[in-house]
Amino acid sequence: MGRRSDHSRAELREMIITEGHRQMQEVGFARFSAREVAKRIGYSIGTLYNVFGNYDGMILAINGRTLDSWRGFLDSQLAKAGPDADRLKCAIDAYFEFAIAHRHAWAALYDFRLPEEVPLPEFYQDKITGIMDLVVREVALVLPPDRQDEAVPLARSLLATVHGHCAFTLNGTFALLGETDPLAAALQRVNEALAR
Amino acid sequence: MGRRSDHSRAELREMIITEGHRQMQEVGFARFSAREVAKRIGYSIGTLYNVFGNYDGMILAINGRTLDSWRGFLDSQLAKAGPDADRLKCAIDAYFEFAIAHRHAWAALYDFRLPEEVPLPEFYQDKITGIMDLVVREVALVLPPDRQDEAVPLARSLLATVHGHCAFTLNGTFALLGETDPLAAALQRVNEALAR
DNA sequence: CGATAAAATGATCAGTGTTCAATAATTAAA
DNA sequence: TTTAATTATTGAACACTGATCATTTTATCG
Repeated sequence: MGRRSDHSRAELREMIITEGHRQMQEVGFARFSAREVAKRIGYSIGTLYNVFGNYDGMILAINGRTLDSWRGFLDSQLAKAGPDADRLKCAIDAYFEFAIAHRHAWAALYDFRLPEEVPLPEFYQDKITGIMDLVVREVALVLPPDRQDEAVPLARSLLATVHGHCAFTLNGTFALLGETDPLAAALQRVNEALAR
Repeated sequence: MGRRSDHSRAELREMIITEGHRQMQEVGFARFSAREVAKRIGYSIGTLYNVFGNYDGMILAINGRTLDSWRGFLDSQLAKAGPDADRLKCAIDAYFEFAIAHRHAWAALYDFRLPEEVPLPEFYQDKITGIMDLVVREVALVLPPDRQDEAVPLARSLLATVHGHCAFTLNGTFALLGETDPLAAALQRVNEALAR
């Protein structure tokens, strides 16, 4: 067949990402199947490769969608909290809440890695640095004037700290070790770094 | 065939784990192949399944070997440091050093997950809690007498903190964000929590 | 209506984990 | 020693996977 009037190229791309993202969330990266996605949207496997070039490109697009969704949730929760709330606590809550609610899609962000010699595409880098910028902004808001220069390195480190707690929550390590309130632990570590 | 005089069951098990661990370190979890392991030790694929029951059992045995090796390295580095050194810094250094030197095997510890309803086998749980106990001991050594009750929850949280920094180092997130000394950042977070 | 370009296909290939009847080697019994 | 029972090992077969690309279909345009 050729161009199908029912779907433009952009629409098709969108369909694949949407269904792929759904699949990723349902079965996780290990059981994800491009063929299954193709079947569900009514296209052949070859078409997915025409659109994304290769498997990695498709996964990056799907994981990019997860990043967008995560970023959107963080933004909305911060907006809801307003300027006088404990915004960092709010951000950490949102971080955990999203990861738990979308555990498979969230885990896929880390389960999938490009070959070592292949750099992350710019569009994907931008999504990550975008989330980073958000954290930097919130950290700067909490830091006293004489420590503003710490904002960037501190934000990086606190992101890693929260990530570590979130990862141990989702992969069962904390459950095994008897930790029942990982969110509180993460928040404590963050506040210690800010108080110093 | 039947029992082969050249290898006892235990020796065969050992061969599979050793070669599997080597493979895991060389190509990583995503490209790991049980067939390839079988080929390299000169047994058929079926034999691996006879020994380990299923794929997951084999991976757990291999990852268990990684945990043993990691634990051994931590122990030896702490022993080398002696009682008067900054033992927690030493432990964190060793944590990073091992993960970097064995990035693929280390990553496989987290890339592989059992089905959600399947609990971790006891032998594997013990290896993890063993590492945890080590950290608790070191944390307790640094904590003042009036804070000894914090040792366990703090050790859990600091383990997660270091893990987060280590994960961001190995998956490229820190590089993308411009962090050039993740180890120092992790150490700083840990020291803040201990100083409070 | 052609002719041209674009889009979509799916058989094909090489690989994976998994199963299990068949077979071979060892050991135990007669 | 010969036979029976047990144990270890095999590898073809199955149902999948990502990947390729010659072929076919559709749309567009002169």
